[in-house]
Amino acid sequence: MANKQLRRPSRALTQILASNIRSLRTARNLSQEALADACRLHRTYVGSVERGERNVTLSTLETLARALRVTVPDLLTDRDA
Amino acid sequence: MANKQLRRPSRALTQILASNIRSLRTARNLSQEALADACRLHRTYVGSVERGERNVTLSTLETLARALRVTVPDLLTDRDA
DNA sequence: CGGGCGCTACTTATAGTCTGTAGACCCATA
DNA sequence: TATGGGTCTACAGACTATAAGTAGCGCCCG
Repeated sequence: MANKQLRRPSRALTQILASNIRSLRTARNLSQEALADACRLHRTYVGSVERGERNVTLSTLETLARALRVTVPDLLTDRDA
Repeated sequence: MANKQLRRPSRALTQILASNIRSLRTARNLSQEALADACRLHRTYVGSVERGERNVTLSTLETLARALRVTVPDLLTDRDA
């Protein structure tokens, strides 16, 4: 088992998260920086999450959900489907 | 404000995750080790997740959800409510 | 000019791996 | 009484891979 596989979430899932965050944020007229402050995260970090580049942890999901006033499952649910 | 707060998910959320995983796993007659193998995670690690001790990442949520044949939002949704 | 965002590079904190010990519980055979 | 073998789980460290978090540059656009 030399297989030290890199674990990444599927593109589908990160994209759902990314677009949900972005649409909820803009719907609340927040800049990335304002959202970052509300979460006590860094602006470049939320930017990268919105670009779907991150494998976030549960705690980050929770703080983002709280700042956007939705639940964690909401944040991960595709609204188109 | 030297407030370098430790980031942990809320107890409520980890408990929901923990009990969902445990009940789904036992409903499928899997041991922790069998579930871990199915996810390519370590047995001690899924044990600690089931005890609500972990701040899992999105990729881990996804592999667990896949192995248990539910969606990620399902895994994080309280079924009592 | 100034606000907002993409992106790179970087350090620090922690998610996740792995080995090992121990206890609870089940069945046997005696 | 046991005792031995099997399965399952909790827990303790120590290690490795990667998420969290920061600084700084460039671009766009009003």
